[in-house]
Amino acid sequence: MSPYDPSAFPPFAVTVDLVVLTVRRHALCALAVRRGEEPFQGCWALPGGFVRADEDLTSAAARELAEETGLSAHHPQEAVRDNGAHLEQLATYGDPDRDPRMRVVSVAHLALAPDLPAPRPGGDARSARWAPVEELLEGGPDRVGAGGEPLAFDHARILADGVERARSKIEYSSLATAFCPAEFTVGELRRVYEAVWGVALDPRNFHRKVTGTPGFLVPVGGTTTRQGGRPAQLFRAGGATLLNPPMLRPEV
Amino acid sequence: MSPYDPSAFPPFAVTVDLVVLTVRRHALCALAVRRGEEPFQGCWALPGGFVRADEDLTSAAARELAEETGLSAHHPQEAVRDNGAHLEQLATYGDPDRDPRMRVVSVAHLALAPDLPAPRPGGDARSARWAPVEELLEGGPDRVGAGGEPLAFDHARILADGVERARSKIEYSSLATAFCPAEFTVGELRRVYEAVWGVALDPRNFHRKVTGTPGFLVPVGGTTTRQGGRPAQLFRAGGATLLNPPMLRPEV
DNA sequence: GCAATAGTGTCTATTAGACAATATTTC
DNA sequence: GAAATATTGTCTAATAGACACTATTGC
Repeated sequence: MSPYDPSAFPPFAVTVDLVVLTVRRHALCALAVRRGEEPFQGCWALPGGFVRADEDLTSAAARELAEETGLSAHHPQEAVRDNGAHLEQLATYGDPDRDPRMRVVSVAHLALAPDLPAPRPGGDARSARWAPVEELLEGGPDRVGAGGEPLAFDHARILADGVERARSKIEYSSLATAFCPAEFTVGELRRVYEAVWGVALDPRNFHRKVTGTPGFLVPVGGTTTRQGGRPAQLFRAGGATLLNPPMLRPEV
Repeated sequence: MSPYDPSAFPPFAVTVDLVVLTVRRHALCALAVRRGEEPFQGCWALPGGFVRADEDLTSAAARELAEETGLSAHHPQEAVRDNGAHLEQLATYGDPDRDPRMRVVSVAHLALAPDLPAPRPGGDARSARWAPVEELLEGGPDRVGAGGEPLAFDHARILADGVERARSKIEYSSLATAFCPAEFTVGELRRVYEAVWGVALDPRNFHRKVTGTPGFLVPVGGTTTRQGGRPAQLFRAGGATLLNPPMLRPEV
């Protein structure tokens, strides 16, 4: 076979699957939908669907994200920061037997969103929920866990890859702000880091670090809000996308 | 359309394209092949080909790599370090019009290899060459440059993404050793960093840094070799894949 | 000898992390 | 006042980067 003969190629289906992460009640949570059909009927899975014939991959991912959450997505290049989520390509999964019905290649995407109202079911009436990632991943892809059944297909692995991407990327980028509302305090940002990494951080050193990193945070007028104690200044995300120096995840 | 109806999906072709990087004569080079057919007949392109019906994506990339270079690939997990190259998935490119003939989704992979003998043409007699990446990327994807024509399809963008991945990944991983033969000196490793980053590094600080990072380098017996001056110790890559602390790319 | 590369030591400015102390709110 | 959070300041050990110096080869 000539390597680019367009008339002789195996047929593939191409889908996008979404790892949508948010921080709720001090825990890193992912969006899961219940499958209405075989295979894996009744199991929880990542949201996703087929890429349409004239749609690019990012658009397909953004469309699925909007269908599941109502969020509009924006690419990292754009400085937009409305109620949109961060969206980036994660990785592609294409083992021949990952879907029992046919050859499906899935281009997984990672979305980071601020805490949202209750998820709304997709148009096809599947139910959806936010679940802590440890609950969805309990014991690895092949465990018989206490928290329910494993995710459908290879979605546990995809979710694990997405979580690891988020954990490492907030070290050297300003991506943690994607988990916050448009205006937020240093303490709220710190609680994001603590939830995503699962560690406790020193509030004083954290404050000095983030406010001292140029381009990370921009003070929003003179302002305060409450969370319990003394009012805190409000910030929004600055223009910097790469943090230098990076935030360091504490040793294990 | 039900989101997982296997009987109604648009047909896609899935390919793998390869960014194969090496360091030759103190320059970061990529493998390019000349296309024998339309479209882009006679243009240079990245090596690649269709994924077969029962082949997973990594296997397809490893097969293409072997066909083009004779290298066997190993996954990062495996500790193998024969004459194999490092191989990892890079990203997936699927714009509807990236191939004028049909809908093609390409799962690009990044391979890092030590300096090799002259590239051998693939079985279909295409010619192949190592070219400095600046030459292949001159002026961006849409330049009319001095060094020839742009790469076919969206391969300039794929190559640029692969180069950036390599440049950033050698900061915090031991991946730079994938550009070296099985046994190498600190000076050879430093010249790899200098070529990939395009900067000059202080040999004394570099030596202290790499030999002081646990798990990065393992001295191979008592040995030396020559490169010009005083003989140097030989090392092989240690088990560590993540470097802590990282190598820091000098400021711009 | 000279040129070249390898390797070690030293100094300084910066920084991460520990933690004291103060400020401003709610109860 | 007590409790909670925010914010600033101080101290110390570790580190990056600059650079002097010595070692060992080929010519």
